[in-house]
Amino acid sequence: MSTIKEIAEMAGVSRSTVSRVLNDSGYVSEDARKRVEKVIKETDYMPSVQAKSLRTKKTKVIGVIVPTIRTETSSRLVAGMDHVLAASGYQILLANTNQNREKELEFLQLLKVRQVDGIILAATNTNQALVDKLKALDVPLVVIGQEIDGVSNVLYDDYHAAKDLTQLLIEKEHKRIGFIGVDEKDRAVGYLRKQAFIDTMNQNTINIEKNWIQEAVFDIQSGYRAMERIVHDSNERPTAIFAVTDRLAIGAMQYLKQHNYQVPTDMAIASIGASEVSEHMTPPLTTVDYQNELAGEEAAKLLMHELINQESVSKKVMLGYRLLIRDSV
Amino acid sequence: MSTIKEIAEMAGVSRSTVSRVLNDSGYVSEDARKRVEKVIKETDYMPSVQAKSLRTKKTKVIGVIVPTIRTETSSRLVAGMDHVLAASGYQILLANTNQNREKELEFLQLLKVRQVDGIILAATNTNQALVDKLKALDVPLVVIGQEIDGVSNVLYDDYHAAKDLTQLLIEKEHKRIGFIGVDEKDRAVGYLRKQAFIDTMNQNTINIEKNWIQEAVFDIQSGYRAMERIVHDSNERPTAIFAVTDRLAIGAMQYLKQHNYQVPTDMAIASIGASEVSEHMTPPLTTVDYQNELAGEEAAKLLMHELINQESVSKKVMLGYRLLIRDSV
DNA sequence: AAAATATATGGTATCGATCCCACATTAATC
DNA sequence: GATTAATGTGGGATCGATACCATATATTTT
Repeated sequence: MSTIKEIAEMAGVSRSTVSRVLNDSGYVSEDARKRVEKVIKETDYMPSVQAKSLRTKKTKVIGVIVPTIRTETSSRLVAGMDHVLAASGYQILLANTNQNREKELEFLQLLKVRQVDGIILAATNTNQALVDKLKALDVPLVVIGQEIDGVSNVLYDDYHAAKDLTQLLIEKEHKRIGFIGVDEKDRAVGYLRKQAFIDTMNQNTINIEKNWIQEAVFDIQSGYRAMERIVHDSNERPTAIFAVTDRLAIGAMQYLKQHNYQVPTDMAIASIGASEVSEHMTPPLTTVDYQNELAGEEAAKLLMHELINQESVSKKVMLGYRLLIRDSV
Repeated sequence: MSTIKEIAEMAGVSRSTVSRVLNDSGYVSEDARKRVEKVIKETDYMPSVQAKSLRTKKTKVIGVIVPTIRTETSSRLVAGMDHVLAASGYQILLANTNQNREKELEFLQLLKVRQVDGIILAATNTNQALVDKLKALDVPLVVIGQEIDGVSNVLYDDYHAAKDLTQLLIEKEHKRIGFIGVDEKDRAVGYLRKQAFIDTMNQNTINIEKNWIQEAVFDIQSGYRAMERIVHDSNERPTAIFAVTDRLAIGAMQYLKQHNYQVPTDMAIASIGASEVSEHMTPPLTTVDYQNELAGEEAAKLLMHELINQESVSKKVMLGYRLLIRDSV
């Protein structure tokens, strides 16, 4: 791999001139430019990004922190970001926390040390340690999925989406509705969605049966077991289930089928996520499309905007959502 | 952010000594080491990775090129790699080609320029331009999913997996079997799986009906339409379908359900992929588990091995597979 | 006690770019 | 035609680390 010095010598100019050609900056005569470009083409020269970064403090790399890379939600998010970032010549340096909150902090530090030009964090919690770290970081930053004051956010409208979905079940004449949620430390998915469910039930003066409210973790098996508990833990059964993610709903449906409950006649089911297969289940699953890919794009756009304009006012983007009413309700 | 020079001054030693402490190299007195470590802790000093990389030519970054980040296959692969790489302090720089073959070449170049310590390529083809580029690259490299001479490979046993699956359908007394494949330019998924199907059919002297062999692309919709063509394009119907990926099978199943064919009584269906939902379909899908996560891990291990031992002999790892026989056949 | 070796430390060059300033030449303005 | 401004080019310093060599002292070996 050749260096700028060699290119300069071959083209009979100084390194400065080559640098000017490379960056299209300052004055360069047409003649010199052509000679330099010719040599660059002939030698397949590509400037060292390390040297460049050391000098300019820019890396053209964006750090992306996700709680997992296995799920559709995450991969769509990343795909959306990549779509926007690649267009501006940025690449993604991936950091996977495996749902480990400690690691969120570690990676924030690591990415900063790696001099990424910006960070996008798909957050799973809003605890104080995280908030403090984010504010101290001094790197352009966008957080997806959790509202944190003082930093830019791309937010899903968890509360209203969950409310609409609950309302839908109620409008379908359901009076006995179960709920499969997750840890409330996850404010968006755990707390807000549950709160919306509770509020909507209360506003419609519908009783909430405690045994029908179950907490699970983020996988299909866990949804299966939550459904099992709902069926076993009380004498009566609900006629509808609200699961906070598609995977939980899929697990729940699987349990129901195996135990000869008909969906939706014996039990209706609805969830949030709009996973690709939700449409291809039997029956197709009623769900909310959060358009994760769009969320990733929005986050990336926000970040690009901050990078270009150097501004550090934090912005909030509240994303829309679409109710996909299908045969499971 | 402070520099090594400042740390040296604060600790009353030279930059060289600080560097020795940081890298645990050469001779450092206990006394000096302690003073330096104290200052490092107090100032939260972290050495600039750019400067270090510029000097050492090492980045602790591995470039990963994938054809998409949306699918389960890819995200599992990446998850597996991350698992192994993170353990050795490497991070993943992601490059998504969006199924664009040109971009594979571009990204290989870009990653090299970015001085990644190694590259893992989840390849979708084996054309000459790619092979040439790979050989010219001079960066430790592992290719997943396609066999390319002279470079290290982690391979799925596409041929035998497809053979076993075809054989399974035959053993279930099927004599009329359709096939939904993809472009044969993808040697592994397109060509080998099809060839195994054809060979197995021939070996069992079962006639192959041309209209029942359809080519699709990698999504659910495409599987749906391929199934539609199979049903429409001839007077007779097959009694079983082999789809080369789960998503194609899911699409096919959806078509069958909508048109009141019972799976597996009217039409059996089997595929390759072992996607998470395959287990939760109605009926559960018979498929082959390639253990993509393991593949990612193997590829990363192979790469780590090359990096440590500096050796450049190319190795081949042929992965096992598991037939998951479920109710769809 | 001298020679050889191990331990400890610092200084300078270097990696490969960009930035800034000095200087030369050409063009524009009065 | 003199002054100012625009254009073009090169050289040295710099980013922040490591590599290598020189030198000083402590410890072993003969």
